[in-house]
Amino acid sequence: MKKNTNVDIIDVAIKAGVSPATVSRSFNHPDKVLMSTRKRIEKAISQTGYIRNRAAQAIQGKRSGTVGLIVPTLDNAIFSNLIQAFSVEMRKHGFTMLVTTNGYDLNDEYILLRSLLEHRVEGVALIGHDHSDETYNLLDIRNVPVVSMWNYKENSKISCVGGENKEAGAEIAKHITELGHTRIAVAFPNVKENDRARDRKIGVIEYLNKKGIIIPEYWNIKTEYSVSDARNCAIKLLDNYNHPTAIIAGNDVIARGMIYAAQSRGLNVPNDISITGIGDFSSSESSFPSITTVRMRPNEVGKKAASVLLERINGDREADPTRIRVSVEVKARESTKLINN
Amino acid sequence: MKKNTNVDIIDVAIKAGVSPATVSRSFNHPDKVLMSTRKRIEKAISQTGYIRNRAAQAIQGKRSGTVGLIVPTLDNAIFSNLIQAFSVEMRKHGFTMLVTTNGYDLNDEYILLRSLLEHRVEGVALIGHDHSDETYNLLDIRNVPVVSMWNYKENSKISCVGGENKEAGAEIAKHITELGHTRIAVAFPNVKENDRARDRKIGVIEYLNKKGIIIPEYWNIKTEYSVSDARNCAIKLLDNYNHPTAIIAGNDVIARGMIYAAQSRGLNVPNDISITGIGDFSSSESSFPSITTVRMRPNEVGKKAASVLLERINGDREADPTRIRVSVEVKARESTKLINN
DNA sequence: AATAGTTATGCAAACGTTTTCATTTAGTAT
DNA sequence: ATACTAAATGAAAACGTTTGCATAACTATT
Repeated sequence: MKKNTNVDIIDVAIKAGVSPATVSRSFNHPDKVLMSTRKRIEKAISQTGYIRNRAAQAIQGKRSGTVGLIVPTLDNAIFSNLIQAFSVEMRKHGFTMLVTTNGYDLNDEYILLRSLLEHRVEGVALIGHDHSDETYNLLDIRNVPVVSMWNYKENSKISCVGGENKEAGAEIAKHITELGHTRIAVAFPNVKENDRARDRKIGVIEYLNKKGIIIPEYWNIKTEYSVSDARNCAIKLLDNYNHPTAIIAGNDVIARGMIYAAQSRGLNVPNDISITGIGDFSSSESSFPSITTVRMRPNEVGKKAASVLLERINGDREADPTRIRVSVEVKARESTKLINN
Repeated sequence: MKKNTNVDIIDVAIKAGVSPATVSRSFNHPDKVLMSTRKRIEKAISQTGYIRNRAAQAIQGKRSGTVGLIVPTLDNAIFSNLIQAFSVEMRKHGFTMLVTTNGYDLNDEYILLRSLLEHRVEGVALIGHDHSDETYNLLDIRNVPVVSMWNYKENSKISCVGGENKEAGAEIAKHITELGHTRIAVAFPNVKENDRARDRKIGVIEYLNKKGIIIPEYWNIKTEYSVSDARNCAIKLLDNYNHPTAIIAGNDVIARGMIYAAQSRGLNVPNDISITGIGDFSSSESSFPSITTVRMRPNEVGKKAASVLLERINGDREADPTRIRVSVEVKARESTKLINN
């Protein structure tokens, strides 16, 4: 077959017996084209196999039909619910997503943002509020519609949708102390360039301090966002004869790995040790034991972030940032219980 | 600040004291521009804040700097390793990825493909070989560089990189029977429009039949690709007094859910029941018990698929499909053991 | 010193749309 | 029938690049 791809709007116009302008209008302002004409055009389109050229549309400077998304990684469960929800919602409104990953590196993020702008995305979604000055500056100068997902911040420079991660940390710490635990370890990733983790950790630590609980340095675990690394870290912790009665993990993936570690050492979770996550990822409810965690409502965040971005794409870009706070809520499940003494 | 975004290649050219053609060349054929001129141009670029317009480049019909990816879902672990590896590799070569999800719906996939082509992606990556005739047809007519990931097929219409899923199924069935199991349940998702699952299941069933083992209908479980649904299905199965000694699950996510179900019913995996997955997702090795599964090497597949696609983008599109078979291999871990009698 | 190559750059014509403005056609009120 | 309005369409000028061809400035060759 191998027909050439060169059919353009003019060919369609000729075939339909109208001008190119009318074909264009039938895509972009169908209400301005007579129904009968539209039908003829559609027929011509399918006869010729025409596929419109968005690049030629984008060059007009108005619409490209794309939005950009920059996330730290696609490689684990952290963002998958969120991205899926965001993506579905954007697509409903005719946008295609340019997705890039920065590996938690903010310089890289700036490069990625530039490349998204080269493609003239109509808007950009980012994770959290830790971004380089260059990034913020570029967004500002070019007046890019933008939304930050996953962390609410009262005085954020840009629009955001998310839960308050500090509150999430405090809430889960509250839950654990209310269960009577005082010998508590915390397990977080590197919080540099990661405001979500940082805020959570601060929330936890501050709350515990307020209650007179100080985390000794050897119970302050640093781990990657991966089941395997979390498990290894927890093994080290548990093999110490003097282990805590509870571990507060920075997210559900870490909690999961630590539960596996406990189980592999013959400990019962929660009877021997309570372990909590943050985030409430989709499998946390169904695992065994199910994980006590903090709901961050990734689906809701993704969907609402899409709406916020769409508003800013379609409307008043000059408006003050829109900030939507999604409530966080401890989900007490099987992985925690009252301390036994 | 709010400077306007209107700086174009001509402004840069003027500032650098050269023609627009030279600026363009300094991007696309830097070797054709004198080093000193290039320096001046770079200076002009950073002074003006110019960001090149890929849409205007794409309109020339040559390069858009994008590739499209269509996956069933982003929502769980199945494809995350794969996509991450693919994405990193494409980016190394200067491509940005347009990502879309079809929710395992092949009609939807066709629509998505059209929209990717509207954006004039230079190549497309798909999952597996189940695609509608329309999809195959469109790829053919427009001569789109394309690669299919995740399932090797000897006579595939399009280039592919992946393991043989049927072999994977047979291998894991072999492993289970060699451990002495005969009372075996299988748990697979809907295999319609999903050749990976279908091939795996066929591999399992055929192997078992060859060994004289027939799966009764009530041990032929249909489940979604989710931990929670798998768990529910397994609970139903196990609550039946007459339960199997082994479950072969369609992938690691399903296996995971089923292990949780067993554990929640007080069964020990593998002492009371063996459970296997397929895929070897990143957390399967670290979970407790670690999952006996079949390595499908998602990172390798993603990376190689990117290479194949790049070749086809840069070179001879007319060549026969390139097919790369990635070896599959049973990873025996803690979730299976010899049957005890 | 004249000629043929090379290399760096400029000129100007595409690329495939969208949109403003003008024109035609149809419809309505007088 | 006439004038006026509204709706549908067309003509043509953008939009911001890339690239083939032409030119100019050097280098090397004889």
